[in-house]
Amino acid sequence: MKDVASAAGVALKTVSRVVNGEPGVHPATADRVRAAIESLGYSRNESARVLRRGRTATIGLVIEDVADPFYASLSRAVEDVAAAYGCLLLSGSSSEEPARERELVRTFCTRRVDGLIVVPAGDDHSYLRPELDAGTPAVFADRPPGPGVDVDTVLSDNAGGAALATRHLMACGHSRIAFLGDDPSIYTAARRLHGYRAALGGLQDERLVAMRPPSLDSVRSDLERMLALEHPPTAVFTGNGRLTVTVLRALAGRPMALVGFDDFELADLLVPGVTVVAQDPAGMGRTAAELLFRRLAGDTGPSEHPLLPVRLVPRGSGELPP
Amino acid sequence: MKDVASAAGVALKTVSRVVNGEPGVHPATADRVRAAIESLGYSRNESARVLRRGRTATIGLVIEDVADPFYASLSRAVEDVAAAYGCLLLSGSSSEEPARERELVRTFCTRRVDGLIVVPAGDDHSYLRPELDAGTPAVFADRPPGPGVDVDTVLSDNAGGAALATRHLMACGHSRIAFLGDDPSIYTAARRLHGYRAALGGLQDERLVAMRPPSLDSVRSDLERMLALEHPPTAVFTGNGRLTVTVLRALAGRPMALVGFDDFELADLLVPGVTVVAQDPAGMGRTAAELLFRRLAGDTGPSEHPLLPVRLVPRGSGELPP
DNA sequence: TTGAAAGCGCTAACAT
DNA sequence: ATGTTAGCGCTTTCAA
Repeated sequence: MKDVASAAGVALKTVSRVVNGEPGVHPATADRVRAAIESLGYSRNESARVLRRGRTATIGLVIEDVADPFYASLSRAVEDVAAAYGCLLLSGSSSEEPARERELVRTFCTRRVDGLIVVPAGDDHSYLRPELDAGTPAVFADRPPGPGVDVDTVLSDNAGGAALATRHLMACGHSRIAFLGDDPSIYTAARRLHGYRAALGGLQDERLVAMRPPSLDSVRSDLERMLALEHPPTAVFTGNGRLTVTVLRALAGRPMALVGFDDFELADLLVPGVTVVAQDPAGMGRTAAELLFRRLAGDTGPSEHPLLPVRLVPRGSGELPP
Repeated sequence: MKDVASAAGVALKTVSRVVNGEPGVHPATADRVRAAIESLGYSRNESARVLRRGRTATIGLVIEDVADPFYASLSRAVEDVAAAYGCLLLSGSSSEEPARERELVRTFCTRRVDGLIVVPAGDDHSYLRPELDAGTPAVFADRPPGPGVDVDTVLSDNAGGAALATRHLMACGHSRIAFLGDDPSIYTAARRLHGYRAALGGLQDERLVAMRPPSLDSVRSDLERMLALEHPPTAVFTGNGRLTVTVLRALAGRPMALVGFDDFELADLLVPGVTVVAQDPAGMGRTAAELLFRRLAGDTGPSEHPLLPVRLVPRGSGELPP
C-alpha cells in the first residue's frame, strides 16, 4: 500500500480511500491510484484490515459431518446466505464429538469470526458464555444448546413428524410398529422417540424399540429379535436417514411397511418407493443464517426458536397393509 | 494481552512466550501468567498474530457445490487432512461459474490463506499467476487448470473408466451403446466421451451421443429420440452421477442395460442394482490436501499429476443382455 | 530468564 | 480533496 501510494504520488490514506470506494477523491487522483494498484499487482491485506476494524466478514459453521447429505445441504444454504452478505464461511465437522465441537468453536473464536452457527454434538455449552458476552452471536441448528445458554435455535418438528409417521402407519392398519432410532442421548433421536410414543398412546411395547448408533449388524440383530417375538411388528419406523437405508439393506427384499425420518435421494426409485417424513435441511440452514445476520445487523430482541415443519411423503412403503 | 501482562506483573513478551509454549520461562512465572489468562478469560487474537507472522493456518477450498455428495466427500477428506496439520478450511461453492470461482480465489487470497485447493469451473487461470508467484501454492482437483498454469493436479482416470464401462457393455453383447454426458466444455465430460469413443473404435454412431447439462426433460427427449432410431441403443452409459439418476427416472421401470460413471448411495438397493464406474472422492480430497501440505512444508519439486484409478462395480444393470 | 522497542498493513480521527 | 498521526494485538529483534 505504501508502494502504491508513492507510485501514485499520494498519501497512504488516499490509497485506502480508493480501495474502499470512499467518497471525496478526485477522479483523476483515483485513476492514478488505480493504475498504480494495477501495475504493482497490489491486493489489500485482509488480516491487517480485520485487526484494525474488528470485523472479519467471516462466520463459523460447526456441523456433524459435511459428507452427510443433510448437513451438506444445510452448509450450502448457509454459504449462500453468507455470500449474499459478503461473508465467507469457515466450517468444520465435529464427528459427533463434543470435544471437537468445542475446539472448533474455540478456534473460530480466536479467529474472531463475526458469528457462529452450531449443530452441537455435546450438551454443555457454558464454554460459549465468554464469547456470547463478548458480543459474538451464535445460532444453534438441528439441536438445542445445553442448559443455561439461551440463544437463537432452529429446530425441525421432530416429535410432530414422528407422531405423524406413526399415526400414518396406524391408519394403514398397523398396531405393532417398531421404532429403530439412534442413541437417545442425541436430541433429535430422543424427540422422535417421544413423538412415536405419544402417537401410540399407552399401546407401545418396549420390545419394539431399539435405540443405538446404527450399523448393519446391530440393525439386523434388532430386527431379527423383534421379528421372532410372538407378535412381531408389521411395520417399522426409522429415526433417521442412515437408519432407513440400513434397515432397507437389512430387510434385503423382505417387504415390510416402512416409514423413515429424513428424505433421501432415490427414495422414489426404490420398489416400493420409501415413504418418509421429510425435513428441509436447506431451509434450516437458511433460517439459521438469516437469524444470525439479523443479530449481526444489531437485532437484540429476545432469542428466537423457530420450529420448522416437516411433511409426510407417501411413496408406497408406508402404505403397505399389515 | 497487555492486561494479562500487568495482572501477572510481567512484560508482554513473557505472556507471548507462555501462550506459544516457548522455552525459557521460569515455571513459577509461567504459572502466574496462566492464572492471569484464566481469570481474565484471555484468548489470543489470531488476526494480529497472522498480521505479524504471515501465516494464517487456513487453506481455501473452491468446489462446485458442497451439496453434491461427490464434493461433500472430497471436502470432508480435505478437512480431515487440514485438521491433522492444525489448519482450518475456508470453503466456497462456485456453482460451475468461472466468475464465482475467480472471486472466491481472490477473496481467499486477500485473506492470505496459506494454500488453495481448486476444483475449477473456468478454463483460464492466468489470474492465479500473481498468487502463485507470491508463494501461495495451489492444487487443482478433479479438473486441470487452464493452459499456462502448471501446478499439482489430481485427476481421476476419466477416459480409462469410460472405456472400461463401454467395453464391459460390449462384452455383454451390446454394440448399440448410447452415451449421455454433461456439457463437453466440462473437462471430465469430455474425457469420458473420449474414453467411450476409444473403446468403440470406429463403431460409434454420433446419433447415440448426447452431451448437455442434464434435466429430466432433456434426458427424456434425448432417450426418446435415440430409442426411435431404426437401430435403437440396447445399453446406456451415463457420464456422471446426476445423469445416471436422471436416466433412471426417465426410464422409470423400462429395463435397459446401464452403466453409470460415479457411484452413489443406494445403487445396490435398486432393482436391478446399478453397475457403476466408481471414483474415490475422499481419496481425491486426501491426495490433493497432502500434496498441498507437502508444498507448504517446502517441497519445490516439479508439479505432480497423480491419476487416481477408478473401478467397475457390477451390480446387475450393466450385465443385462441386449 | 526476562524485557523494551519496533513494526506487520491497515483504518479512524483529526488536521489541512 | 488530501495528508498526518496513532494504534489495532501480536511477534521479532535485540538488549539486559
